Amino acid sequence: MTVQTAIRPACPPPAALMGRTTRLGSPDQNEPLRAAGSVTQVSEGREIFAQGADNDVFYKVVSGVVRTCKFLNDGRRQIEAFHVAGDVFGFDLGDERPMSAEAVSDCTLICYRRRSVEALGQKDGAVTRQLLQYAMQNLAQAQSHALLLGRRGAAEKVAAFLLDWADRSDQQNNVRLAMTRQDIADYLGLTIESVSRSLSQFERDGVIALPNARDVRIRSNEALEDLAA
Amino acid sequence: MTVQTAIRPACPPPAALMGRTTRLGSPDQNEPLRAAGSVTQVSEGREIFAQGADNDVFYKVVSGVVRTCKFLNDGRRQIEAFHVAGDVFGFDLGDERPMSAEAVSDCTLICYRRRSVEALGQKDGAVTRQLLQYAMQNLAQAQSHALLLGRRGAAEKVAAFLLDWADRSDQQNNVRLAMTRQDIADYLGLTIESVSRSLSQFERDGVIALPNARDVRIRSNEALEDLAA
DNA sequence: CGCTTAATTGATCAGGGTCAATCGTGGTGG
DNA sequence: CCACCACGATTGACCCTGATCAATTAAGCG
Repeated sequence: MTVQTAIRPACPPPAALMGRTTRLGSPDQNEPLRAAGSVTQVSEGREIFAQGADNDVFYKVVSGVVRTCKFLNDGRRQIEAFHVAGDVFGFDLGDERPMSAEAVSDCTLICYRRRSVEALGQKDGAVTRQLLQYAMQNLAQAQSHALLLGRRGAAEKVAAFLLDWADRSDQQNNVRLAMTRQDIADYLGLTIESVSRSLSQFERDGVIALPNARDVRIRSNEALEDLAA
Repeated sequence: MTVQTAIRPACPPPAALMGRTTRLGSPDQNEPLRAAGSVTQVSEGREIFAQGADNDVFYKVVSGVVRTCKFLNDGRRQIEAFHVAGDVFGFDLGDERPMSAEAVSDCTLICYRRRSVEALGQKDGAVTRQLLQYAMQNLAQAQSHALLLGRRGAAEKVAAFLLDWADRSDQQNNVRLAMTRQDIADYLGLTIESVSRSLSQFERDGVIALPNARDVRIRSNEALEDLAA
């Protein structure tokens, strides 16, 4: 693992950043994993772990964006997911990493040793329930991703991607894209050219504005939702 | 998985997913959920639950094959997964079903009330760990499905599909397909015609034999793996 | 033995990929 | 300070894979 494990201070508590639903899990204040992790900084573009590597830790994002991806023999890349603050990633079955993870932007992460957490889970049921919660969030995300990849045209994919990202953004219609066109393409199963063309088309149609390559202003949420079909 | 494998003691979960570890889960013999479920029969083609319906139970497959799928407004269908003996499905977050489930063949299922199982999990940590295990198996499956959908050509998809099913089959190179071409197409994000053409091509190339539409004999596993890239 | 539905095969079309040229922007060093 | 460079993004021209449309064959089943 090529991560520069940095400081381990008294921990800036990542309390504010715990995901969405908490049906099966427990509320933030007694986040069951709180004690077990160590904080790590990873700078943009750095690999967090590699496909095939030893699968002994997992992570939670405090800030920044992480991509998890798989590679085929010939180098083709499929990005499985982008992970933002509150998401857990790298939590997989098996002894080997089924995919790799890289920092899309500078990131602050909390790193958990799998064995420690499992041991903890033996004593405290809330830990396991929390893990289950995370696993199921990832599952739901993976499933809607599959829907996106399977049966949608290029424009639909890009529109859906923008809407998805707008949801996660503070300002619902001023989306800042942390990732490159190549990342978007590899997430959507397209080429950079197709992504670019779709975006340009949306702009020509007045659905969005592109002040620069990394920022998207959504002019008509409605139109975008129609495009996402 | 042959369609009516009524007999199949201890229902071993699919090798591809269970493969290595059982680190978080517990072995079958002390299956923690055993007591909590009720047995159900569903005949071929019947709906098990519908997208949008109330999400209060989940299922485990004893025998037969189940498909879970999502529909878009315009009727396009994406099959998320096929579930065979040992798989758990319908175990999702939220109050509404994010997808529907139907019996691909006559099925025997065990039905679990979600609330009961959660209550059980409060007392018995092994139950939650088992659920986590199932969620993560589904996650792994969804992720490799996304890889398949995103960055592979038609022939690659079909080849990978066959190999996947050969894995789950008793006789590794006499695969009986429980599902129609339409099902395969909707799983792979293709049309029936493309699926059919790929299969015919494989047969012409001597990679497989097609004694009838539902049976595939794999002549060269190696060649098929090459095709799956 | 027809009737119905699934599957195969063929001909054509179009969406998105590929290849290539250009633009834009941000960083670096003269 | 700005000229230059490097890299990402955009745009255009063309091509190819897989979708679409249509006809035929095969397989169940009453």
